[in-house]
Amino acid sequence: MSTADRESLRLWLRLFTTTTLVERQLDSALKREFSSTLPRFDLLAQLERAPDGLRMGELSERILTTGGNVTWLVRALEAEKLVTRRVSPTDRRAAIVRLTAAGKRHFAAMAQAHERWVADIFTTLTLEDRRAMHAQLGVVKTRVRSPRSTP
Amino acid sequence: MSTADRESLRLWLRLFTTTTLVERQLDSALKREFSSTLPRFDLLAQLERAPDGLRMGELSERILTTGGNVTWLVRALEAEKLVTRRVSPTDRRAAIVRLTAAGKRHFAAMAQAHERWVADIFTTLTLEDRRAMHAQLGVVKTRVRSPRSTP
DNA sequence: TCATATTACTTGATATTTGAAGTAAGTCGT
DNA sequence: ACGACTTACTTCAAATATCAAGTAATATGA
Repeated sequence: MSTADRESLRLWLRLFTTTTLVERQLDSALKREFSSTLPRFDLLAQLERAPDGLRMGELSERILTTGGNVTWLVRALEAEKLVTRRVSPTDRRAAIVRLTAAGKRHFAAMAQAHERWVADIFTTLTLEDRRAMHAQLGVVKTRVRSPRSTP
Repeated sequence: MSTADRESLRLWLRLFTTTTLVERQLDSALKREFSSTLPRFDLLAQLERAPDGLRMGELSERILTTGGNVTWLVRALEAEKLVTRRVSPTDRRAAIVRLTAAGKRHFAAMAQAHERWVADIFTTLTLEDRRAMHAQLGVVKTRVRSPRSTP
Protein backbone atom coordinates (compact mmCIF):
# COMPACT_ATOMS: atom_id res chain seq x y z
CA MET A 1 0.00 0.00 0.00
CA SER A 2 1.42 3.34 -1.05
CA THR A 3 1.45 6.55 0.95
CA ALA A 4 -1.21 7.91 -1.34
CA ASP A 5 -3.46 4.93 -0.57
CA ARG A 6 -2.93 5.37 3.11
CA GLU A 7 -3.89 9.03 2.84
CA SER A 8 -7.03 8.06 1.00
CA LEU A 9 -7.99 5.64 3.71
CA ARG A 10 -7.30 8.15 6.43
CA LEU A 11 -9.39 10.71 4.64
CA TRP A 12 -12.27 8.33 4.13
CA LEU A 13 -12.29 7.30 7.77
CA ARG A 14 -12.40 10.87 8.91
CA LEU A 15 -15.00 11.81 6.35
CA PHE A 16 -17.19 9.00 7.54
CA THR A 17 -16.75 9.70 11.22
CA THR A 18 -17.26 13.42 10.94
CA THR A 19 -20.35 13.09 8.79
CA THR A 20 -21.83 10.53 11.14
CA LEU A 21 -21.22 12.76 14.14
CA VAL A 22 -22.82 15.77 12.48
CA GLU A 23 -25.69 13.63 11.29
CA ARG A 24 -26.37 12.34 14.79
CA GLN A 25 -26.24 15.78 16.25
CA LEU A 26 -28.70 17.19 13.75
CA ASP A 27 -30.97 14.18 13.99
CA SER A 28 -31.13 14.31 17.75
CA ALA A 29 -31.73 18.05 17.69
CA LEU A 30 -34.60 17.60 15.24
CA LYS A 31 -36.02 14.91 17.48
CA ARG A 32 -35.70 17.02 20.55
CA GLU A 33 -37.06 20.27 19.13
CA PHE A 34 -39.50 19.08 16.50
CA SER A 35 -40.11 15.40 17.13
CA SER A 36 -38.83 14.78 13.63
CA THR A 37 -35.83 13.09 12.05
CA LEU A 38 -33.20 13.87 9.45
CA PRO A 39 -34.66 11.61 6.75
CA ARG A 40 -38.04 13.28 7.16
CA PHE A 41 -36.42 16.68 7.07
CA ASP A 42 -34.48 15.80 3.93
CA LEU A 43 -37.58 14.60 2.19
CA LEU A 44 -39.47 17.78 3.05
CA ALA A 45 -36.50 19.85 1.91
CA GLN A 46 -36.65 18.26 -1.51
CA LEU A 47 -40.33 19.02 -1.78
CA GLU A 48 -39.80 22.59 -0.67
CA ARG A 49 -37.54 23.11 -3.66
CA ALA A 50 -40.05 21.58 -6.04
CA PRO A 51 -43.23 23.66 -6.08
CA ASP A 52 -44.83 21.32 -8.60
CA GLY A 53 -44.15 18.31 -6.42
CA LEU A 54 -42.04 15.26 -7.07
CA ARG A 55 -42.75 11.70 -8.02
CA MET A 56 -41.91 8.95 -5.58
CA GLY A 57 -39.04 7.80 -7.76
CA GLU A 58 -37.54 11.25 -7.93
CA LEU A 59 -37.72 11.52 -4.17
CA SER A 60 -35.96 8.24 -3.63
CA GLU A 61 -33.16 9.24 -5.99
CA ARG A 62 -32.70 12.57 -4.32
CA ILE A 63 -32.67 11.44 -0.76
CA LEU A 64 -30.62 8.38 -1.61
CA THR A 65 -32.89 5.76 -0.24
CA THR A 66 -34.91 2.84 -1.53
CA GLY A 67 -38.37 3.07 -3.02
CA GLY A 68 -39.89 1.09 -0.23
CA ASN A 69 -38.53 3.49 2.29
CA VAL A 70 -39.94 6.49 0.46
CA THR A 71 -43.35 4.84 0.39
CA TRP A 72 -43.04 4.40 4.13
CA LEU A 73 -41.87 7.95 4.82
CA VAL A 74 -44.48 9.55 2.61
CA ARG A 75 -47.22 7.51 4.19
CA ALA A 76 -46.18 8.79 7.61
CA LEU A 77 -45.91 12.40 6.47
CA GLU A 78 -49.23 12.12 4.69
CA ALA A 79 -50.86 10.87 7.88
CA GLU A 80 -49.59 14.01 9.56
CA LYS A 81 -51.02 16.17 6.80
CA LEU A 82 -47.63 17.55 5.87
CA VAL A 83 -47.70 16.24 2.33
CA THR A 84 -50.31 15.12 -0.16
CA ARG A 85 -50.06 12.44 -2.78
CA ARG A 86 -52.01 12.38 -5.99
CA VAL A 87 -51.91 10.39 -9.18
CA SER A 88 -50.08 12.06 -12.02
CA PRO A 89 -52.42 13.29 -14.74
CA THR A 90 -50.00 12.19 -17.44
CA ASP A 91 -48.98 8.81 -16.04
CA ARG A 92 -51.38 6.92 -13.90
CA ARG A 93 -48.66 4.74 -12.43
CA ALA A 94 -46.91 7.73 -10.94
CA ALA A 95 -47.73 9.47 -7.67
CA ILE A 96 -46.92 13.12 -7.22
CA VAL A 97 -46.06 14.28 -3.73
CA ARG A 98 -46.43 17.90 -2.63
CA LEU A 99 -46.08 19.90 0.53
CA THR A 100 -49.30 21.08 2.12
CA ALA A 101 -49.58 24.57 3.57
CA ALA A 102 -49.07 23.04 7.00
CA GLY A 103 -46.09 21.13 5.64
CA LYS A 104 -44.55 24.35 4.38
CA ARG A 105 -44.98 26.06 7.71
CA HIS A 106 -43.62 23.10 9.59
CA PHE A 107 -40.65 22.79 7.28
CA ALA A 108 -39.90 26.50 7.44
CA ALA A 109 -39.64 26.38 11.21
CA MET A 110 -37.38 23.35 11.13
CA ALA A 111 -35.27 24.72 8.33
CA GLN A 112 -34.51 27.85 10.24
CA ALA A 113 -33.28 25.96 13.27
CA HIS A 114 -31.45 23.42 11.13
CA GLU A 115 -29.64 26.18 9.33
CA ARG A 116 -28.53 27.71 12.58
CA TRP A 117 -27.21 24.38 13.84
CA VAL A 118 -25.33 23.71 10.65
CA ALA A 119 -23.90 27.19 10.52
CA ASP A 120 -22.78 26.86 14.08
CA ILE A 121 -20.89 23.70 13.31
CA PHE A 122 -19.23 24.80 10.12
CA THR A 123 -18.29 28.34 11.01
CA THR A 124 -15.23 26.82 12.58
CA LEU A 125 -13.97 26.72 9.00
CA THR A 126 -13.17 29.85 7.06
CA LEU A 127 -15.44 30.69 4.17
CA GLU A 128 -12.58 29.94 1.86
CA ASP A 129 -12.04 26.52 3.37
CA ARG A 130 -15.70 25.70 3.08
CA ARG A 131 -15.70 26.59 -0.57
CA ALA A 132 -12.60 24.56 -1.21
CA MET A 133 -14.02 21.54 0.55
CA HIS A 134 -17.28 21.88 -1.31
CA ALA A 135 -15.43 21.85 -4.59
CA GLN A 136 -13.27 18.90 -3.65
CA LEU A 137 -16.25 16.90 -2.49
CA GLY A 138 -17.83 17.68 -5.82
CA VAL A 139 -15.00 15.89 -7.54
CA VAL A 140 -15.40 12.84 -5.33
CA LYS A 141 -19.15 12.84 -5.79
CA THR A 142 -18.83 12.86 -9.54
CA ARG A 143 -16.34 10.07 -9.33
CA VAL A 144 -18.63 7.90 -7.27
CA ARG A 145 -21.64 8.56 -9.45
CA SER A 146 -19.74 7.32 -12.48
CA PRO A 147 -17.53 4.50 -11.25
CA ARG A 148 -14.75 3.47 -13.60
CA SER A 149 -12.80 0.44 -12.50
CA THR A 150 -14.37 0.70 -9.10
CA PRO A 151 -16.64 -1.97 -7.54
CA MET B 1 -29.48 34.02 6.43
CA SER B 2 -26.05 35.27 5.53
CA THR B 3 -23.85 34.12 2.68
CA ALA B 4 -21.65 32.34 5.16
CA ASP B 5 -24.63 30.39 6.47
CA ARG B 6 -25.67 29.47 2.98
CA GLU B 7 -22.17 28.20 2.26
CA SER B 8 -22.28 26.11 5.40
CA LEU B 9 -25.53 24.54 4.36
CA ARG B 10 -24.29 23.86 0.88
CA LEU B 11 -21.20 22.25 2.28
CA TRP B 12 -23.13 20.09 4.69
CA LEU B 13 -25.50 18.88 2.00
CA ARG B 14 -22.65 17.90 -0.21
CA LEU B 15 -20.74 16.32 2.62
CA PHE B 16 -23.73 14.22 3.49
CA THR B 17 -24.54 13.19 -0.05
CA THR B 18 -21.00 12.34 -0.98
CA THR B 19 -20.40 10.33 2.15
CA THR B 20 -23.63 8.44 1.68
CA LEU B 21 -22.76 7.61 -1.91
CA VAL B 22 -19.31 6.35 -0.99
CA GLU B 23 -20.76 4.40 1.89
CA ARG B 24 -23.30 2.68 -0.31
CA GLN B 25 -20.70 1.82 -2.88
CA LEU B 26 -18.38 0.28 -0.34
CA ASP B 27 -21.20 -1.50 1.42
CA SER B 28 -22.55 -3.03 -1.74
CA ALA B 29 -19.08 -4.07 -2.85
CA LEU B 30 -18.49 -5.76 0.50
CA LYS B 31 -21.82 -7.52 0.13
CA ARG B 32 -21.07 -8.62 -3.37
CA GLU B 33 -17.51 -9.80 -2.84
CA PHE B 34 -17.54 -10.95 0.75
CA SER B 35 -21.18 -11.23 1.81
CA SER B 36 -20.39 -8.71 4.50
CA THR B 37 -21.37 -5.14 5.33
CA LEU B 38 -19.67 -1.89 6.23
CA PRO B 39 -20.67 -1.95 9.91
CA ARG B 40 -19.26 -5.45 10.23
CA PHE B 41 -16.11 -4.40 8.44
CA ASP B 42 -15.72 -1.37 10.67
CA LEU B 43 -16.09 -3.45 13.78
CA LEU B 44 -13.50 -5.95 12.61
CA ALA B 45 -11.18 -3.09 11.66
CA GLN B 46 -11.28 -1.81 15.21
CA LEU B 47 -10.44 -5.22 16.56
CA GLU B 48 -7.59 -5.63 14.10
CA ARG B 49 -5.96 -2.56 15.56
CA ALA B 50 -6.39 -3.84 19.10
CA PRO B 51 -4.43 -7.05 19.56
CA ASP B 52 -5.57 -7.32 23.16
CA GLY B 53 -9.18 -7.03 22.19
CA LEU B 54 -11.75 -4.42 23.04
CA ARG B 55 -14.64 -4.23 25.42
CA MET B 56 -18.14 -3.91 24.09
CA GLY B 57 -18.36 -0.33 25.26
CA GLU B 58 -15.13 0.63 23.55
CA LEU B 59 -16.40 -0.90 20.34
CA SER B 60 -19.63 1.00 20.44
CA GLU B 61 -17.82 4.29 20.99
CA ARG B 62 -15.43 3.67 18.17
CA ILE B 63 -17.87 2.61 15.56
CA LEU B 64 -20.37 5.25 16.65
CA THR B 65 -23.26 3.02 17.34
CA THR B 66 -25.42 2.02 20.28
CA GLY B 67 -24.60 -0.70 22.77
CA GLY B 68 -27.53 -2.80 21.70
CA ASN B 69 -26.31 -2.76 18.16
CA VAL B 70 -22.83 -3.87 19.15
CA THR B 71 -24.28 -6.76 21.10
CA TRP B 72 -26.18 -7.74 17.99
CA LEU B 73 -23.20 -7.39 15.63
CA VAL B 74 -20.83 -9.25 17.91
CA ARG B 75 -23.29 -12.06 18.36
CA ALA B 76 -23.49 -12.49 14.59
CA LEU B 77 -19.72 -12.36 14.11
CA GLU B 78 -19.25 -14.77 16.97
CA ALA B 79 -21.65 -17.21 15.36
CA GLU B 80 -19.43 -17.09 12.28
CA LYS B 81 -16.34 -17.75 14.38
CA LEU B 82 -14.75 -14.47 13.36
CA VAL B 83 -14.55 -13.11 16.88
CA THR B 84 -14.58 -14.48 20.40
CA ARG B 85 -16.00 -12.95 23.49
CA ARG B 86 -14.76 -13.62 26.97
CA VAL B 87 -15.29 -12.15 30.38
CA SER B 88 -12.64 -9.68 31.47
CA PRO B 89 -10.41 -11.09 34.20
CA THR B 90 -10.37 -7.75 35.99
CA ASP B 91 -14.01 -6.82 35.66
CA ARG B 92 -16.60 -9.49 35.47
CA ARG B 93 -19.18 -7.14 34.02
CA ALA B 94 -17.05 -6.50 30.97
CA ALA B 95 -16.77 -8.65 27.86
CA ILE B 96 -13.62 -8.59 25.81
CA VAL B 97 -13.95 -9.18 22.11
CA ARG B 98 -11.07 -10.43 19.98
CA LEU B 99 -10.49 -11.49 16.43
CA THR B 100 -10.01 -15.20 15.88
CA ALA B 101 -7.37 -16.47 13.46
CA ALA B 102 -10.14 -16.98 10.92
CA GLY B 103 -11.37 -13.48 11.66
CA LYS B 104 -7.93 -12.06 10.97
CA ARG B 105 -7.67 -13.86 7.68
CA HIS B 106 -11.14 -12.84 6.66
CA PHE B 107 -10.53 -9.24 7.61
CA ALA B 108 -7.18 -9.11 5.83
CA ALA B 109 -8.79 -10.18 2.58
CA MET B 110 -11.56 -7.64 2.91
CA ALA B 111 -9.23 -4.87 3.99
CA GLN B 112 -7.12 -5.27 0.93
CA ALA B 113 -10.06 -4.93 -1.41
CA HIS B 114 -11.58 -2.16 0.65
CA GLU B 115 -8.36 -0.21 0.46
CA ARG B 116 -8.26 -0.55 -3.28
CA TRP B 117 -11.82 0.67 -3.61
CA VAL B 118 -11.24 3.64 -1.37
CA ALA B 119 -8.01 4.54 -3.09
CA ASP B 120 -9.72 4.32 -6.43
CA ILE B 121 -12.37 6.77 -5.34
CA PHE B 122 -10.15 9.32 -3.68
CA THR B 123 -7.25 9.40 -6.09
CA THR B 124 -9.32 11.85 -8.05
CA LEU B 125 -8.07 14.34 -5.48
CA THR B 126 -4.45 15.37 -5.30
CA LEU B 127 -2.49 14.23 -2.30
CA GLU B 128 -2.35 17.81 -1.17
CA ASP B 129 -6.11 18.21 -1.40
CA ARG B 130 -6.65 15.04 0.56
CA ARG B 131 -4.41 16.26 3.33
CA ALA B 132 -6.11 19.63 3.40
CA MET B 133 -9.53 18.07 3.58
CA HIS B 134 -8.43 15.69 6.28
CA ALA B 135 -7.22 18.61 8.36
CA GLN B 136 -10.36 20.64 7.81
CA LEU B 137 -12.58 17.74 8.71
CA GLY B 138 -10.53 17.39 11.86
CA VAL B 139 -11.58 20.87 12.87
CA VAL B 140 -15.24 20.09 12.28
CA LYS B 141 -14.98 16.81 14.11
CA THR B 142 -13.50 18.47 17.16
CA ARG B 143 -16.22 21.06 17.04
CA VAL B 144 -18.97 18.47 16.97
CA ARG B 145 -17.45 16.40 19.74
CA SER B 146 -17.48 19.41 22.05
CA PRO B 147 -20.61 21.35 21.16
CA ARG B 148 -20.75 24.87 22.50
CA SER B 149 -23.97 26.70 21.90
CA THR B 150 -25.01 24.01 19.48
CA PRO B 151 -28.03 21.66 19.94
C1' DT C 1 -52.99 -4.29 -32.25
C1' DC C 2 -51.49 -7.67 -29.55
C1' DA C 3 -47.61 -9.84 -27.00
C1' DT C 4 -43.66 -8.52 -24.64
C1' DA C 5 -40.83 -5.53 -22.28
C1' DT C 6 -40.23 -1.68 -19.15
C1' DT C 7 -41.41 1.54 -15.62
C1' DA C 8 -43.53 3.25 -11.15
C1' DC C 9 -44.82 2.09 -7.24
C1' DT C 10 -46.46 -0.91 -3.20
C1' DT C 11 -46.21 -4.86 -0.32
C1' DG C 12 -44.44 -8.11 2.91
C1' DA C 13 -40.75 -10.48 4.77
C1' DT C 14 -36.16 -9.47 6.83
C1' DA C 15 -32.51 -7.03 8.53
C1' DT C 16 -30.67 -3.48 11.15
C1' DT C 17 -30.71 0.25 14.49
C1' DT C 18 -32.25 2.66 18.18
C1' DG C 19 -33.87 3.56 22.92
C1' DA C 20 -35.57 2.43 27.12
C1' DA C 21 -35.58 -1.00 30.77
C1' DG C 22 -33.49 -4.59 33.20
C1' DT C 23 -29.54 -7.28 35.45
C1' DA C 24 -25.31 -7.97 37.44
C1' DA C 25 -20.88 -6.26 39.10
C1' DG C 26 -17.99 -2.64 40.64
C1' DT C 27 -17.10 1.70 43.51
C1' DC C 28 -17.56 4.99 47.06
C1' DG C 29 -18.45 7.16 51.35
C1' DT C 30 -19.23 6.35 55.54
C1' DA D 1 -18.77 -3.83 55.39
C1' DC D 2 -23.29 -1.71 54.12
C1' DG D 3 -26.29 1.01 51.22
C1' DA D 4 -26.51 4.11 47.46
C1' DC D 5 -24.57 5.27 43.14
C1' DT D 6 -22.32 4.14 38.81
C1' DT D 7 -20.92 1.16 35.04
C1' DA D 8 -21.10 -2.62 31.47
C1' DC D 9 -23.68 -5.04 29.16
C1' DT D 10 -28.05 -7.45 27.43
C1' DT D 11 -32.83 -7.63 26.24
C1' DC D 12 -36.95 -6.41 24.11
C1' DA D 13 -39.95 -3.64 21.61
C1' DA D 14 -40.46 -0.11 18.33
C1' DA D 15 -38.65 2.56 14.50
C1' DT D 16 -36.28 2.37 9.99
C1' DA D 17 -34.28 0.48 6.11
C1' DT D 18 -33.52 -3.01 2.62
C1' DC D 19 -34.65 -6.48 -0.74
C1' DA D 20 -37.30 -9.31 -3.51
C1' DA D 21 -41.77 -10.04 -5.39
C1' DG D 22 -46.06 -8.47 -6.94
C1' DT D 23 -49.39 -5.21 -9.43
C1' DA D 24 -50.74 -1.93 -12.59
C1' DA D 25 -49.86 1.19 -16.38
C1' DT D 26 -47.16 2.45 -20.25
C1' DA D 27 -44.10 1.78 -24.06
C1' DT D 28 -42.29 -0.92 -27.99
C1' DG D 29 -42.21 -3.50 -32.00
C1' DA D 30 -43.42 -7.14 -35.08
